[in-house]
Amino acid sequence: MFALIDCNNFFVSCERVFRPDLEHKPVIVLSSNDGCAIARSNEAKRLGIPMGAPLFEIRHLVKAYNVETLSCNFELYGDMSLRVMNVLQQNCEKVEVYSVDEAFLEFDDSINWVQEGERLRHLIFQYTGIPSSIGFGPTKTLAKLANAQSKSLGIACYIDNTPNYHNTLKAIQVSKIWGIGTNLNKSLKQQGIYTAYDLMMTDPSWARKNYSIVVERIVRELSGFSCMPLTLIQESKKSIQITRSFSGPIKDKGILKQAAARYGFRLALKLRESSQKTTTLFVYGRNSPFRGEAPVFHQRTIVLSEPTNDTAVIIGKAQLAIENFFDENVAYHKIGIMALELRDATAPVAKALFETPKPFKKADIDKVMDTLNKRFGLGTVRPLSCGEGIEWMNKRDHKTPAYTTNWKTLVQVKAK
DNA sequence: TCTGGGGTCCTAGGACCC
DNA sequence: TCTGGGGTCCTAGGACCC
Repeated sequence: MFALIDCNNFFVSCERVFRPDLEHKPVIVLSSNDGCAIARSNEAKRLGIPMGAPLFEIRHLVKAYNVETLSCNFELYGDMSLRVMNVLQQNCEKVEVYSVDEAFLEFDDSINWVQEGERLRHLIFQYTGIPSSIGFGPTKTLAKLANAQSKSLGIACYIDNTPNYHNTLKAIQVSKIWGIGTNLNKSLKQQGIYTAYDLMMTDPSWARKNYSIVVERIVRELSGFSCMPLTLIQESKKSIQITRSFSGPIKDKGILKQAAARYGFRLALKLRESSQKTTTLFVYGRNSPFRGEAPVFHQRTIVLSEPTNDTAVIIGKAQLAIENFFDENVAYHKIGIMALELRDATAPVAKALFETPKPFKKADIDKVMDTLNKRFGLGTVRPLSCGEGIEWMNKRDHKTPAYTTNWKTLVQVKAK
């Protein structure tokens, strides 16, 4: 039996752990630049604030109902996520961490899995303060659907493939199924497939022929035949990227290069944190898709002579790419750096044939920098090219402190 | 005025091999 | 008139997820 455990309104719940005053109030967490609502409390959902709504479009609701708006604090959410997953891993044998706020579990049919799931849910709340929901099913797809039911009913739910449950599937829109997005939904509707039940009743080979193996799997999973096993071992990442929109249009090459340095700095750090190196960088810059300008997408792919996670190398290449594609007539709205072709940092590599040996070991600089930044906060020591100015940077007017990961902003408790 | 960031997987088609 | 068959690898683009 599979289960999907999912934290409720995760980002909002993380904030509430440290701000109990936000309980029972409409709260939204905003995306970078305080742009869109990316998490909503139930109260905010009830006000009709849709997922991803731009803040300027919902200002009237925010004002009228006194909605608490918070800038995103991914440092906090990442740390809370680790804590939640730790609770699961310490109390359940088979856990697949699926996303920042979700995990698939697998239970032996011989045990009382409803009871066990409830116990885990309770433990998560006890140890982290985060509320969650759980759904069970004989396949991951059905467990996902059961979880959605659980969210709306507030109790553990389970869906199997007995005829009794056909009515449940008949009440579920095909777009609510895991793996059916906007395009497939539209296309399936044209074929007269509106509900999860309709899709379950189609012929898997028809699904394969007309769509893909992905849809075929969904069809089979809906009818109770498991096609997606639990992945217990987390594979290392295949790509890592840092991309950000600016708080306004940028036409200054110097600023773009400064941004590239900052993103490169973070990218190299991420690579080192995951013990990986990259051999291919992809750097791009684009204008805003919302200002009626013709779309511009400038890009450069840089193949490195040997795998690296060296800050200086990555920043250098990223800035070179900017230098190469920069066009003074373009109002850049976003740039991004992606590391592709990742490999294990400890794997032996042949030295590049035409590269001159480096005079000293730069890796040591990164090591010292990482140690200092870990102790005193990210950015305490950073390359000069990252600059000081923050005027071009992303807007975050309502950011909450990193309560759990920064000594300077630890939560304060007063004892009477 | 103001519209996120970070990932994965699959497929079709082209280029190439013997 | 009639011109093979069976592969692999790579890439761009599309679709999806949270």
